[in-house]
Amino acid sequence: MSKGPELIITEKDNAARRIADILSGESAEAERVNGVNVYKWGGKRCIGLSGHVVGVDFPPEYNDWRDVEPVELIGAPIDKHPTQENIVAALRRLSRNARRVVIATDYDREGELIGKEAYELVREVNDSVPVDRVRFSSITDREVTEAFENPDELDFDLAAAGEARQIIDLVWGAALTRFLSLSARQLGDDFISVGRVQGPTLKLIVDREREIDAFDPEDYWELFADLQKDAESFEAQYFYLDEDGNEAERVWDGDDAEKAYETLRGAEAATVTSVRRRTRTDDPPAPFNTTQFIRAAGSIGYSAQRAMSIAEDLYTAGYMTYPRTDNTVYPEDLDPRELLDAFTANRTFGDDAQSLLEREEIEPTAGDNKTTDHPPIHPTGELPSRADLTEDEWEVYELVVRRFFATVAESAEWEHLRVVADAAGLSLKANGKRLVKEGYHAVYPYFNSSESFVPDVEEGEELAVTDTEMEAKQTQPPRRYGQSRLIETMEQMGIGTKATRHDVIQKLYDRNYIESDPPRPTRLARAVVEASEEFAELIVSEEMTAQLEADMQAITRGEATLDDVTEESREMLEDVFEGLMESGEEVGKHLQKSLKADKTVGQCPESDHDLVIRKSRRGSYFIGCDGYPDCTYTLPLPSTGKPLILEESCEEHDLSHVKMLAGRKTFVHGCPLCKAEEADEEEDLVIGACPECGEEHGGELAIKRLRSGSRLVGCTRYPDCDYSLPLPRRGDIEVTDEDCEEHDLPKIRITYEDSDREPWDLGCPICNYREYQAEQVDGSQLESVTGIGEKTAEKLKAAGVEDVPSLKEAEPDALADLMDGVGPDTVRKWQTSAD
DNA sequence: GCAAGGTC
Repeated sequence: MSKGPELIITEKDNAARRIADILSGESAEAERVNGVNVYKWGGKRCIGLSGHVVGVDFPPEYNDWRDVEPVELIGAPIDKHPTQENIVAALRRLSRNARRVVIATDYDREGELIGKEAYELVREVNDSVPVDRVRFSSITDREVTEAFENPDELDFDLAAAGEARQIIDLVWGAALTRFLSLSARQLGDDFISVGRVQGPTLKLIVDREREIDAFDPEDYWELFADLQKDAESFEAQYFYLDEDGNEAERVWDGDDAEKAYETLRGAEAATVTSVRRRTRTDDPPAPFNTTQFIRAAGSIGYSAQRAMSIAEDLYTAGYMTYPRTDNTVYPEDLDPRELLDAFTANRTFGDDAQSLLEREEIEPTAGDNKTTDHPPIHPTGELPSRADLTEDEWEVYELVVRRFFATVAESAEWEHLRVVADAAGLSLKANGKRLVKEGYHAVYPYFNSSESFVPDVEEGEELAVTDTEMEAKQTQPPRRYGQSRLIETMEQMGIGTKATRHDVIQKLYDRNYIESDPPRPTRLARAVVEASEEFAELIVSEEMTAQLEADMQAITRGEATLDDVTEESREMLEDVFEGLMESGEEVGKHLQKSLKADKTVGQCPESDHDLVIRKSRRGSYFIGCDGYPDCTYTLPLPSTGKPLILEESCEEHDLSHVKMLAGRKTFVHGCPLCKAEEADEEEDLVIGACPECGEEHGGELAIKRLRSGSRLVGCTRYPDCDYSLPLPRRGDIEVTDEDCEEHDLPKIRITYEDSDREPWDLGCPICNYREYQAEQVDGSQLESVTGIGEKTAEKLKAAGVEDVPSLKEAEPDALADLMDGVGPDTVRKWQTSAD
């Protein structure tokens, strides 16, 4: 019998550390095995995986898209191979002589599969060690201790359900993706993908766009009157009873509206015919799960992707709980008073926490999803100081704290007052609401709690009509899905998971299927959905997931096997391919046409081809003639952002306007030909002699605008003399009267006409460039490397790496070993990007 | 180089 350690395996490092702390009574110590954290105490070791450390894929001989027919993938074998080599190696090393192994991965289906993958890795090197499974839904003293006192066995059926999903997703996704990409000859980075989750999500967006396109607006009118009691005036709206006896405000006939308005205008007073008061309780919201968190963060301006990334950072830093959860019910272990106590001394939250603690009984709200995965998102008792966080991080942190506050706060109360009055036979109504008890709104200001005023009036009272108005309106098409609405809808449809839904949306952006925010589908997206609807309907239908869920349930219950389910699915895909292969050429043409339409700006003014958006080898965008190389006509595009073709076009040149998408710096470029002509008209402005060739050849320095839109100070003898100085990309350049004594050049000032940014006195362009270069020597600073921020730089310094040169010299594995949460690959990435 | 699912 081996005397080796007992090995505990968790799904992630963070969980490993916390479980080790609980089980060891905080005595566990961290050591590094193969660059992976291992927590050690007594005869025990605890290691965290990084989710799936093995992946499924086809064998390498199926890698070449052109050599293998997509249909062949349906029956191709599927391998499992390590994707996190260092973790797998560490796991093998530790399990070789383990006396017992305990799988402590997350308590959900995917966690069971990850546990089974770990189990198989253990078995490869140790065929006799006993392997147990523990399950707990939150990492608290009580739950963890209890789980380890009552170990269970791995549920192989549940894991097999997860494996079936892996296989089906791979086979359908890979075969169809390759088919569509090959048919449209899109083989580079711009392949055309479909999948069980991205398919229906994309169809959701495309369907909404179809509704918008098909929408036929209808005219209607609404009538309003200002009523006055004493000095208080309020607005009331005209309504009538429709055929069904329901109240209606919209008047659909113009003549009717005009007639009613005539009457209303003639009325001098209105008599109150009914007054109704009622109080409504407004209960505080449920705890955050991922979807609701993303939604709330969205309402304060964060994209789903950004919100999750900040949440991830706050979680890793220990300030809030795990951000990926379906659960909206706090675990019993959570003591709201204790958690509130942690906030009482805080400058921002102290008063609110104190006032909440004054409640006699604290009963947190609960949502509808009680799951075993993780607790709802809430702050931990460990508080950051405001200076520890960036502004965005703080804003998101505050949201999470305040949501927790709201869930333990009192209900609010509203008083609604509805008044109906009669003016010359026309009915008018006004709805007022007053917040009579602030309740949770006092600690959670993210919901709208604005009041609308209607004075206290009584039945029979006469009110003066002080003003009347008729508004002509039109019915509006349905609104596009925003990112958070999309994620909510995906959740309702049962597609994707809490951890992947935001990634799926990002993927649609990456594939050029959607653009802008709220996302709009491209022509390509429409074509992909159309082709799928015709030949592979299941891949754009939520039914595929519903069916898969049912099959997985069956496997979990032991009523079906993995083979049954995957075999049936493969047969269905075979059928799909029969239809698809017959029409491959047609599908390809349709996709290609859409791809081209997404890029076309208009007609080339010098040939009868189209002008399309192209990307240069260096990665910058420009507009070029599709007839290249016969026609070499080009137009420049700004170098910041990704071009988006707008619907509106230039009246003079009949070219589409272009918008440059660059996050917050997004701007409309307009007609590319107009822009190019403007740039050509600007004459180079001479500001002095060229220091390089001025004396000898009379070269002069001038402010020049390049066709790319960038500006510089350059020699007029270019290209014979290439002396140049850079100028900032943004802002208007102003040449001042003041001269630089040293270089005899005028000082330059940059002004920002379209923003409130303060002007920037750049000064003499030569002095400015010298200063700039002096700063650049500090490219030796670690922070100048992409991926290294302030905190990482500190960690690197602690590991003995002071600057970029020493980072480049470092041995990746050795350095990774010295740094928490940094792998050798990351170090290599830094090294290459430092070049 | 394909998917979706973990995690960073």
